[in-house]
Amino acid sequence: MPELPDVEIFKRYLNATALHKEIGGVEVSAPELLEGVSVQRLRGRLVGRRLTASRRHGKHLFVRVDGGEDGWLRLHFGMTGRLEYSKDAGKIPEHTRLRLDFTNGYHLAYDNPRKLGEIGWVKSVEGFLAEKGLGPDPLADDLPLEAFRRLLAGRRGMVKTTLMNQEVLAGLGNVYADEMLFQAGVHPETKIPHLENDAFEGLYHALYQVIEGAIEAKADPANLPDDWLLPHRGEAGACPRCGGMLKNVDVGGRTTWYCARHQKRS
DNA sequence: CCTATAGCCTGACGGC
DNA sequence: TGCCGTCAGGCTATAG
Repeated sequence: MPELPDVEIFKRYLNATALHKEIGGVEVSAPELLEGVSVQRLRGRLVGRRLTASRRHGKHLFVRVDGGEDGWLRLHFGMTGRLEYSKDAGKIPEHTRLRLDFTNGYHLAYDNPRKLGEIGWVKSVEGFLAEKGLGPDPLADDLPLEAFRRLLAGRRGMVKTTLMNQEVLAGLGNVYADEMLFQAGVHPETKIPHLENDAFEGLYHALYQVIEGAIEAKADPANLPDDWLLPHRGEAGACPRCGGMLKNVDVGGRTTWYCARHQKRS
């Protein structure tokens, strides 16, 4: 699930619930998700400390931990990760892989049934981004149209694959890449060099339309406008904009939905 | 640089 | 009901 808008919602949720509370205990029930940090070290960094701030870059959430050796807890949600803050022990999700127990009796659970995700510890967010070679984040970074154009310029691959490449642009996943292409009227298999000049502008506007709209809808598909593609994905029904038949095709190994009538290959 | 493929994990769903 | 294949909003390693 979690792409940029989803992780942004997780971030706001965490900010509204779990900040500035003392951590009394840490439970790691899936140590295989730890990346570059041991259970002991993670516990040592967290217990007795507080979460004080958060940052998001692409699909990564960084949570600031102050006191002792300062650093950031890094969470990546894979396909099925999410956060849950609760007091009632019965509300702790079944597949919680990391749990912070606050001294106020509440718990912050990192739930992730499929275990495709990562829990890490970084001293510097910038250092991590550089090490991973992540591209700019359309919200966290300043990304004017010309900069967006430069990101794609010189690439030869398919537009959808390129937009999902986290080293080009951080944050888009399968669903919102489809949505963006749908709204821009661009066929997902269009090669970057074949894009018309004004297509870059259309993609740029669609990018912000989609991520801002999705965040406004709390990244909940049920809240999205009916004229978006997302509520119709998988139905193989009619395009809500032009009435064309929705089709699906495999692009870069991912199921891709698009409208065959108004997203013409060029 | 680009593409295709397989693999990592687990749960939900549909067909038989 | 049970079994089995397929699929899933992510990412990496590998080979060509």
